Amino acid sequence: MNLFTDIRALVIENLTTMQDQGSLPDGLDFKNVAVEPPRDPLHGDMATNAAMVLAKPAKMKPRDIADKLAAMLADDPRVEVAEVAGPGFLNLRLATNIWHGVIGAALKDGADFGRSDMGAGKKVNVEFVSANPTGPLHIGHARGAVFGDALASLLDFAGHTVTREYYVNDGGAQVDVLARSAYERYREANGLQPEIAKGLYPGDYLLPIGQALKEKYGDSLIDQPESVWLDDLREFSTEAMMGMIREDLAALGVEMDVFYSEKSLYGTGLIEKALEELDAKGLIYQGTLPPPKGKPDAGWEPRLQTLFKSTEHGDDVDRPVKKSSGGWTYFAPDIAYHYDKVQRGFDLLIDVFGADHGGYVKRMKAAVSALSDGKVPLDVKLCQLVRLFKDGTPFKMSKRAGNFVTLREVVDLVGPDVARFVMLTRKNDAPLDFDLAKVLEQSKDNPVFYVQYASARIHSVLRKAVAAGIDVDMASLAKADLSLINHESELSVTKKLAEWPRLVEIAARTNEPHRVAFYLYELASEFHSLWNRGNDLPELRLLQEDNIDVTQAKIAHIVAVSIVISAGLAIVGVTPAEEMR
RNA sequence: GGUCCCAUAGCUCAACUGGAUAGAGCACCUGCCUUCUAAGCAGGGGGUUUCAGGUUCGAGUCCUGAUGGGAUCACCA
Repeated sequence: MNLFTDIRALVIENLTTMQDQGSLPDGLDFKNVAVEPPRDPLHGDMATNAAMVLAKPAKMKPRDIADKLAAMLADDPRVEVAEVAGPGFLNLRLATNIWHGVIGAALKDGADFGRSDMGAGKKVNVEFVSANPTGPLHIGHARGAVFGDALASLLDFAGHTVTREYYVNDGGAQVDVLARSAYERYREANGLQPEIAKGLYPGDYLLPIGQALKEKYGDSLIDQPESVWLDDLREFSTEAMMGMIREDLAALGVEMDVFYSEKSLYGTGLIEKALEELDAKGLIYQGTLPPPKGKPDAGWEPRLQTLFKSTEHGDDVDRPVKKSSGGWTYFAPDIAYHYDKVQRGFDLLIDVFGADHGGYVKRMKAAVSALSDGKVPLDVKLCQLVRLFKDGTPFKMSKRAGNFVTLREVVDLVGPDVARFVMLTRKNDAPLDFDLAKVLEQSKDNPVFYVQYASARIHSVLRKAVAAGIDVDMASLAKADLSLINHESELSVTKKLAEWPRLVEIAARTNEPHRVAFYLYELASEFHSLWNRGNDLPELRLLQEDNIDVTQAKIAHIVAVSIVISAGLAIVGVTPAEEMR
């Protein structure tokens, strides 16, 4: 149930009736009619802009439309008061039993409360992380991982069919470099001095690989030319790296549905096929690119290349798909990969990139647009970088990777729940400061704690209630007399609960899972506020030992809160706390 | 120089894809523990939403330009 869409439907219904009665002209577009919670609670529970939006096309005064509409809305039993305010807003105050219905719905639907069919089962592919298989994941990847995973969960909750996918860049030059780096560690394992030349990967995470290679090959590869061992070592170390990456992701609680190998695109004709597809649309040609504008042209020389006319689909310049040496550029298999996604029948593609790949967005969108004839949208979400701190000072060193902090280190330090929640305390396109000390702090400036504390308090009450012999099982709570929930402070919490289904849809429509984390903070705040009002007003305390009925109603109420917190945390990927330690 | 992202309270950030008097937290003041966890709550001060124009009933939000910060910039992935 989504109260806001229900009431919006009511508004539209009445507008249509007005048209039938001739008090509103026909042929109006109601698409911009919105029903929203007003910023200021004094304005009521909901507000609609219908009169203002329609005034101009209807050639009427907003006031006239609003007055009429208000009178009609007030006839509905759900609406207690409808009044015109400001320039033509229509403020609605809903009957109290509407809110009781929200509590009832939450209890009945449980974890599914707020689930939406907005997505109508559309197939969505969320590609995220997609880090090169040349080393462990770092903290920046962690953000992309959490963002992508939470977005996938969110879209699922909003009625989409979601595939979580990781594109493995195992086909380019960087995996050769990995193989060479591993070879040096292999030599080292055999008692030789490794020569980590410039350009090789220096991180000591390759030490175990060297050891494993020794166990596999003994000393048979020592002093052999690269041509002998390169293929084998590339295969071996890429697999080892992917194993490590999977473990890193698992530590964060991220599970991919598909690992899609770049290498698997070669030799299958898929790249050729994708480019033929573009060629058939007249988007492939031999040509030379103009020199970069304004940039000092140090070694610029014109080159004849195979180009994709990405400018036809919104890019700034056309992009090479083939090197002059004849091999594919990185872009070519990526085109094929996205072509494959389109072929697999996805209705929507989402790519989660680090902000340093921002320059890649336009050409990727151009490719998808061209390959799907504009039918499959690609939304690219960029995650800004993460800056690590400890007690306010920058935190840098890593034992294993040399110059970056690994995802694993952070997860080991703060735990997956904290790591995940913190990653969503900023919009994806805002930089994120991650303070390893502050995120573990148990105080209200730490949103992770604050939300968990609300959950823990609810469970604490449940334990006390059980100890007092009160039935708190769902069957008993379902029978509770919710009309006993009528204090302003209580209804304030309930109204926040009523926003949950709406928030899910907004967050899913904008592909912004951080909204869930912010909502949870607000809900927790409402709950803490109610809790503390019990200090002044004993009748607001949740356990009323002399009145079982009231107590059960109040417990039913906060269990509804707990249900929404759990549902929200499930999207974020965090386990709700039952007690704080 | 081109492109993309960003600019909101002293600080860190929200703001419902255009709504009413722009909201939280930190910090600063003032209150609240014989109480289901005070790890919290209530209240107060604090703003020309970087600047200049434009679009309209209405702009932090959309458009143009400027300024400042970040990312990126031909056969690297």
